[in-house]
Amino acid sequence: MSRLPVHPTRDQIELPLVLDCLSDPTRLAIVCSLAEHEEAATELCCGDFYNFAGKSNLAYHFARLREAGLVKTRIEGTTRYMRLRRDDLDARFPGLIGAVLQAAAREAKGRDPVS
Amino acid sequence: MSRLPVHPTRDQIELPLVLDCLSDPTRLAIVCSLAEHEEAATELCCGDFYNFAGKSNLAYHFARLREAGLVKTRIEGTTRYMRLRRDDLDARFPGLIGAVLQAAAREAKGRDPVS
DNA sequence: CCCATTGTTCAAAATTCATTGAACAATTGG
DNA sequence: CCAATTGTTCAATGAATTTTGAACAATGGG
Repeated sequence: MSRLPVHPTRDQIELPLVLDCLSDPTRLAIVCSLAEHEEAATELCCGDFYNFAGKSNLAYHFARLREAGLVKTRIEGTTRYMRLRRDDLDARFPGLIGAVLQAAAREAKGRDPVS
Repeated sequence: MSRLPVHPTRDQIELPLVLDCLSDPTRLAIVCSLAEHEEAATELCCGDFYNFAGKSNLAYHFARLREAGLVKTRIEGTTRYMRLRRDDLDARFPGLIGAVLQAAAREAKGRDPVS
């Protein structure tokens, strides 16, 4: 693709941007998915989220996630693999991302009539 | 004043609203101040935040904080005392508000309306 | 009762955000 | 080289947020 994506360094990550990213349902869902697959060691690319939103809308959300420092993009060929920058986030804001993920899981559970 | 403010119950508090509230710098500063004065057992009213924003803008932000379940308003005479709903937040989203407050403290914004 | 204090409410303006489709760029495979 | 795949970028649109000032309401003191 055009230019390689720019990521903030660990100490350039700013709290309001992070929280703003997480306050959007689409982006929160993306982050949750990335967190789940982080353990499974499977990498996710943009195309894996086409059921979340349209293609160009996804690019917009991923750009915001990248610029906020939540997500790291690795380019391989024409696909871009995303991963949660959990270590950087934990170092900068200890416990924050974990608490958000846990809260999101709890809310999803409360809305799920099956579980 | 007109009508008494409406607050969501503990289990009506929703994560995206909470995060959206906290992602705004003005509201985050308000929440941080409330958290600090929570230990000091001093109550804060709207007027204590006049250096954060204009009067009617503050009313807007406080309304959002109330509706999101972050803040409880107690009316006494013509003044309204605000306090952080920390117990409810901790019960609903364990560790979340603490992590956010710690993260915000790290970003050192030192705007205390009282001290 | 009068009036200052404390905040809310309303409407308007300014700003920002999310979403869409079309065009574009880069890489891979045949 | 040609075509398909994968995403980005751009412009436009509509929606939601933030901000401001003026008017309003409720309380308490003199």
